[in-house]
Amino acid sequence: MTPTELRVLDATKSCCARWGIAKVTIDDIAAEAGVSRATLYRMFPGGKDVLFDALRVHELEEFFTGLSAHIEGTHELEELLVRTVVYATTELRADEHLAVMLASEPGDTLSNLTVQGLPRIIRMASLFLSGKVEPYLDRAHAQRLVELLARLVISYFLAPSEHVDLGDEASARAFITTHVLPTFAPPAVPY
Amino acid sequence: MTPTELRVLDATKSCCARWGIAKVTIDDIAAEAGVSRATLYRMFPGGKDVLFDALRVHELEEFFTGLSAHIEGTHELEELLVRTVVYATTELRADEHLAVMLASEPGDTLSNLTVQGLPRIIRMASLFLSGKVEPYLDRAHAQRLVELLARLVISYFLAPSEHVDLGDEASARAFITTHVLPTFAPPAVPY
DNA sequence: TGACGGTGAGACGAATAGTGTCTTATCGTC
DNA sequence: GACGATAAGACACTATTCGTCTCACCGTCA
Repeated sequence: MTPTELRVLDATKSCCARWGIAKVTIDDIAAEAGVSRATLYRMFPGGKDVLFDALRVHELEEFFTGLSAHIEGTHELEELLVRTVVYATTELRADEHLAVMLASEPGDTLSNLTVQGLPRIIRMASLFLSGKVEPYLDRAHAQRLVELLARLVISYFLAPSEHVDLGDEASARAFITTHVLPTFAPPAVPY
Repeated sequence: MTPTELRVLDATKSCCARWGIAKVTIDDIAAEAGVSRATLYRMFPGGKDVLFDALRVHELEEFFTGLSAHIEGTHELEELLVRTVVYATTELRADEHLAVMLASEPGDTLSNLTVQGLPRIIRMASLFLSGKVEPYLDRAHAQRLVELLARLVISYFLAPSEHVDLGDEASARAFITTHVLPTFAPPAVPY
């Protein structure tokens, strides 16, 4: 990821926030990034689609990198899961860009969080988190658990519940110990 | 001003706020207003330019109507001027639409407040306010005073001063009694 | 020095979107 | 039933955007 590529992705993000996906043009982004159109096409051959895809991947990577750092040094499965969902929920709620997009283009944005985008999100979550969970569960269960958490976090973010607030540590802990951990029958200690 | 015309102007305003003047299309506005393109062209023949012009005129009218109501029943020139500049400054600062436009398209927006638009603003101010000032000054002086106030309010709005805050009554009063009223040598009582 | 990769500027044709005008059909009102 | 106002959308025209291309420029490194 060269500095120029980063500038382009940043420009893409802020142009989207200002005008919405439907109204941005490649020229807008190139101008915002202070880069020529030729350079942009050279970096992201395929135009808007590829560019937006790259942006989504990049944001997911950033997100999970932050998450990884945040759960560093956790030595208990419950604690790991609680921190994960609280962090993820908090970050989602604090993401201004996401909020703007949800407000101005709910269709596309929701699609990227559900039908279209969820598989990718789960893949990325698996990639970043399965390793953290595997000290406590075998690989197959670890991946299922990570997938389940990803689905739950997104669902509760998109449609908050009266009963559960995954942004709140106590609530998240209660939810996880009641509805998540038991079904994965974790051994009492890491193996 | 029919209800449909009002809907169209409202739609124009909110589309502008969302996408900026450069990105809105006639179709966007028609869709937002729930009106067909044909209707829109019938009401505002000339397209975008005419439409935006009509919007500006309409907003100015609303503004000065509010201002007129706000200074109703004032029986002293100083009081009249103070209320006027404070109200005008407050409204300008509170105008979200204006703030968005200033942020996203400073060029066009500034032009509408200065080189392009100021003459119109002064004309409207004259139309609405000269009558209010004429009990205290002859017509020629009344118009000059209104023009001066309009210029000052806009200037201090666009580029706030450390020394004067026309949104603050005390500061506005001090400014007016010191720098405005004396040069118009008003008679002590209405004539 | 000269080759080289990365870049900006901008030309180009094709595709797409937006404009402004029209016609037609459908309303509700008188 | 005539009327005015409107929605829907066809139409030709224009402007914008796209994706690709070439060319000149600028550092870097051999």
